[in-house]
Amino acid sequence: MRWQFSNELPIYSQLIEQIKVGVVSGMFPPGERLPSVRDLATEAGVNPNTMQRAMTELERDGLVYSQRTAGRFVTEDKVMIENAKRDLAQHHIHAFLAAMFRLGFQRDEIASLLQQQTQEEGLSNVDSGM
Amino acid sequence: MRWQFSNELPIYSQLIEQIKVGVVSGMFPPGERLPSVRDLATEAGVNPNTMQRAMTELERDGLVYSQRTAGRFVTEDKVMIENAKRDLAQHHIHAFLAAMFRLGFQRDEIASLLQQQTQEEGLSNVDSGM
DNA sequence: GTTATTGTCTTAAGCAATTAATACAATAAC
DNA sequence: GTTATTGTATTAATTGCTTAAGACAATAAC
Repeated sequence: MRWQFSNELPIYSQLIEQIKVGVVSGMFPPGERLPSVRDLATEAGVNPNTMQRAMTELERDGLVYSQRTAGRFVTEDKVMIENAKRDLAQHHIHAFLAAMFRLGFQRDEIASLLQQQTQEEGLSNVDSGM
Repeated sequence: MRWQFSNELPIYSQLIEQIKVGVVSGMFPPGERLPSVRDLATEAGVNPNTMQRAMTELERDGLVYSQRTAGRFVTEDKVMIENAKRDLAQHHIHAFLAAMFRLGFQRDEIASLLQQQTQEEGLSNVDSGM
């Protein structure tokens, strides 16, 4: 997994985001065991507590669960994962449209801008950079 | 102007964002005089230094300029404003698409989701809430 | 020319959140 | 039963943001 952080948001919340994306995108399949908090922390280059904090919140959401000393696992509930994916998408869509409206764009302008961009972006569909 | 802040980002950077949107959306027309730093700060409910910090950065970008004691003004350079608007839009578009691709959506799925959403959102075009 | 307004700068203090260090608890593995 | 691994909890240090108070400089307004 490729970890990268900006300094615009707390690291722990960026961890939450990235792990969540990993789950809903299928990079971490349902039921799969995650590396230990310590290993993940080392891999991501953060303090174990920071990773732990992210995990705690993901657990609250139900996307992962921990088994005392056996480790931590992705939920097997595929519906929940689908819902999480849908919610994330909805959030992005809504925020995006709101931002564009605030800038003064109309619906049709947004659509045409998007079409241009998707065409350019089209070839590198898999690795979207960012 | 309606000021509102989340606790996800520093207030000063939210100020920058909101003022910038005010300029590129035409709420603050080119050449218009802005209220004084002290007044804006009072209006937004922040410390004058925080508002000053935002203004300093906006000035670096060139969107506003200050005239010693006469006050601070929106740039008259309409091209610059247009460019800023285009850049903001590009940024939102790129970030949005990248996020959706990361979630595992394909181009056509994104398009159809967006169309659904714009139809729902359509009626309240002006005040996009958020 | 005096005054009030405005932008600017400096210093410091307070506060909240994040990160770090370390210790503890439970249990799987052997 | 011992050990190593894991999740968890506690406490402390650090960091950055915000606010505060105040002074200075320039000039528009009168």
